[in-house]
Amino acid sequence: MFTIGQVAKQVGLNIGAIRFYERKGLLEPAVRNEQNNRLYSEDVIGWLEFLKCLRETGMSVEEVKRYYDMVKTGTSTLPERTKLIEDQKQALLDDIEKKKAQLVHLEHKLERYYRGENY
Amino acid sequence: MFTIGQVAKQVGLNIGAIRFYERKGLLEPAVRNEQNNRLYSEDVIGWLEFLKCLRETGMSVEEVKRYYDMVKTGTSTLPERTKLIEDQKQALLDDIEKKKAQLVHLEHKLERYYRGENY
DNA sequence: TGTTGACCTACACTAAGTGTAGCATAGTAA
DNA sequence: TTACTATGCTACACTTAGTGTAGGTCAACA
Repeated sequence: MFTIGQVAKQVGLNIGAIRFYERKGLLEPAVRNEQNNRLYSEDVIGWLEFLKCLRETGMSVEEVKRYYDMVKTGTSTLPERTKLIEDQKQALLDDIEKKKAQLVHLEHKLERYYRGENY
Repeated sequence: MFTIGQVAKQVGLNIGAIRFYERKGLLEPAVRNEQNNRLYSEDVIGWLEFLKCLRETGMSVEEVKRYYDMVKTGTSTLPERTKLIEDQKQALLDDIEKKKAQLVHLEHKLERYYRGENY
């Protein structure tokens, strides 16, 4: 079992963010030790890593909670979960395309700057 | 000259966001007509489009303001502005790479779901 | 005449955390 | 033993980048 500090370091999340996710129901209330400190298993670390990935792909905390609730419900939600991840994948693909277009925009601006233009 | 509604529509920004940017100093206080309504020139629309691009590449409002202040200062700031845009370009490239990695992560998850696995 | 529609200001609210104050406790160092 | 440091706890304030709402003005149209 790991302390919240160890988990935060390993997953790359702020301690406060982990507590925040717990409050929001994206994480079961952690088991506590004698000193009331939260303790986490490997499983939770795995979930936190995926949760972090989902968040970074632009999924809202609320959507992640929906997903998490479905996971807890069991295999009956597999089709719906699959759909959710597929949609997120599409959103991510769209986002990547958009960023590439913005990259072109920045490069245009840089070319003008390299030619000494002021705008 | 265009009204705030026309500008918002053309640039793809919320009216409130435009007023917010003005308050934050990313836009000169707009010229007003008799009815105290804001009026914008083509120039402002051009700047708003680039500002929107910068924001979407992940530049903070504060950084955009720094950039805008430099533009107003004149050509003496060209090197610093170039640097700022170059850094932003690099940040964007990094972001795109990160998103691609997350895409792989989502695809792995989907493959498992397609095989009927629950996690 | 009245009722849209677009604009105005000021203020409240939101999301997703981050930071801080004030406290407890455990382990180490003198 | 005492003191200090590290890590954890809760509760609450603050931040960013807006969005939404209330209450008001004004011009144009039926």
